[in-house]
Amino acid sequence: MQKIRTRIAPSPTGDPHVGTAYIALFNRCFAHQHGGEFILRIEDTDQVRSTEKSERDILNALNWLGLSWSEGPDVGGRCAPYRQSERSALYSSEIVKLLNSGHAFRCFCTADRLQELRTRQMAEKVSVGYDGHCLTLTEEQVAQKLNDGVEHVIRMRIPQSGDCIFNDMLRGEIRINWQQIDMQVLIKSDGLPTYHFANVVDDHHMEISHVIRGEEWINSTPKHLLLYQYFGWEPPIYCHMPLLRNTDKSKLSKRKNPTSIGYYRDMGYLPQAVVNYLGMMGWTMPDGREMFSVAEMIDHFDLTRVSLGGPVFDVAKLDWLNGKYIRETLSNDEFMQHFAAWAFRPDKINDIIPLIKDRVERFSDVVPLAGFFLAGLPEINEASFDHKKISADDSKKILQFTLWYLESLRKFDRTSIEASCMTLATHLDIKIRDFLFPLFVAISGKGVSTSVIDSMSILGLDITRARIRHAINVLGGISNKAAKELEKDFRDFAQVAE
RNA sequence: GUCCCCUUCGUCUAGAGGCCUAGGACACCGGGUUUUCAUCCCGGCAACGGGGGUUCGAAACCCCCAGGGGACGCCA
Repeated sequence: MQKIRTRIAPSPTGDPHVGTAYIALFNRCFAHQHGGEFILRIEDTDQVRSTEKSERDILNALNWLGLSWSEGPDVGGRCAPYRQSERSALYSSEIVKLLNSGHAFRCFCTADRLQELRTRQMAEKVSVGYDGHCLTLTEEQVAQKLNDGVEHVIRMRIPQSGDCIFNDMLRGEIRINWQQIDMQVLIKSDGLPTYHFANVVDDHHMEISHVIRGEEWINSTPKHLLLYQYFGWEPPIYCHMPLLRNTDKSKLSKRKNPTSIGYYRDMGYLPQAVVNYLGMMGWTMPDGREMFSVAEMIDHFDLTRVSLGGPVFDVAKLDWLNGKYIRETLSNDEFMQHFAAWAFRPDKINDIIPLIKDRVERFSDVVPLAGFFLAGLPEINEASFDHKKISADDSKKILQFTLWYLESLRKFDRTSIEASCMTLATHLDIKIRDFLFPLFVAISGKGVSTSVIDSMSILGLDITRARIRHAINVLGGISNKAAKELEKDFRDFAQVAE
C-alpha cells in the first residue's frame, strides 16, 4: 500500500487561525495513526497579501500547539522547497504540458470585460462564469498578442456537459455538473499560479495521499480532479471536514469570535487544552472520554467517525476544559513555572517596566497599576464610561472606529496606533484626551492608567480586539442598523484618509 | 439567483434497524461538603426539523419539503 502522507497548507495572509490548527490536527492524527507523514507547505502565491510575519506567526502558533510536521519550510525535506513562492519553475514547466495538450489556454480578457460579463450574467440570472471568449482566438491571434506583450492569464478547459462524480471519505458520492464549473484561472497575470493549480501540482509532487480540508473546498474539487486527469496523475483521496462555526452557525470569523491562536495563548490557555478541545469538534473518543492528549487521540483515531454537522466553537466549554487541565494535570511547581513563563515573558515585561516605574512608590503598587496587563477582560459596566464630554454613544463609536482602524494596520506598533488615534480623533472632531477616554476604560478597566497606546501595543491586537469588543458589549452593543450607519461613516472616512 | 454540503438537548456529542422510557459533557437551576468563594460530590431541566414511504419494528434506510451553512475571485 502507498505510504500515507497528509499536509496542512496555510496561506500566510493573516493571523494564525484556529481553523488551521483544527485541520492540521486531523491531518496529523490520520497520518500518524497509519504510520504516515504529516507535512507543512506554505501557500504564498498571493504576492499582495502574503507576509513573512504571518508565516512566522503561523509556524510558531502550530508549534506552540504541538502540531509538529516532519517536512516543511523550516525543517526541509525531500520534496523541498515547501514554500510555493520558491517553486515557480515547477509550475511553469507543468503549465506548458497543459498548454501543449490543449487542456489550458491563454486568456487576454481585461478585468473590465470580466466585470461587465459578471454583471450581465447576474442581471440575466444565469450562472456566472467565464464565457470562453479567448477560446475562439486563432493560433496567429494568440501569437500576435503574446508578441505585443498583452497581459494575460492561463485558464483551464472544462467539459461542456456531464457530471463530475467523486467520492468523499466522509460524505460518499458527490456529483457536480460540469456546467457549474468555471474555466478556472491557473496562472495569474503576474505569472504565479492560483491556489487550484499550485495545490494540485504540489500535492502530486509531494506525494500527498489524502487531502483532508474544510468543506468550503467541495465545490472546487471537480477542477482539481480534472487537473489530475489532464496530467495523467493519480488523485488523492478527499475528505472534507465540517467548518468550525460562530454561535450563529456561520463560518468561524474574527468579527464574531476570537479566531487567532495567539489570542488563546495570550489569554493563558494551555496548548494541550486548546488542541484537546479542537479534537472534540466533530470527533469523540470511542469511550466518550473528553480529556485526551494528541497521542491518545492518534491511538484511537478513526477519521470516518467524524460527524458532519458544523460544530460551534464554544469558548465556555473550552474554559471548563482548560480549568480542568490546570487543576488536574499541573503540580504546584508546574503551575508556578507555567504561570511565570506566561506572565513574565521578557519582551513584554521589558516594555511594561518603563511605563510603571515612574508611577510606583512601593512594589506593592505594581499589581494595582499593571495588573490589567495580565488580566483577561476588565470588570467594567456602563457607569465606567461616565464622562462629562463623551456620551455612551460617542464611546461606542470611538471604540468601534478604533477597532476597525487598528485591524486594518499592517503593523501593530506604538507609532501606528498613535497615528491611528490621532487621525480618528481629528476626523471625529474630538480632543485626543477625550477620544482616548473610552479606550482607557476598555483596555485598562479605568479612566486613568499607563499610556493606553503603549498598553495596546504591549497587549497586542488579539487582546486589544477582545477588550474593545467587550467594552462595546458592556455599553449595550451596536444594533445592526447602527452598525450599518457606522460602517458607511467609517468607509467614507477611510477613503478620505487614504 | 444557481449549485453543493449538512440537520439528535441552548452548545459539543453518543447512536451502524430492536440494547432508546434516546446516553454523556458544557452551560443553566437546585442540594451537599467548605469559616466565604471556587473546586469537588449529588440531583434536575432539556433534543431525534416536518411530511411521506420501506419494515413485524426506524433517531438510524429511501423520497419530498423546510431550515442552516458553504461555494460561485487573476483570495486561499
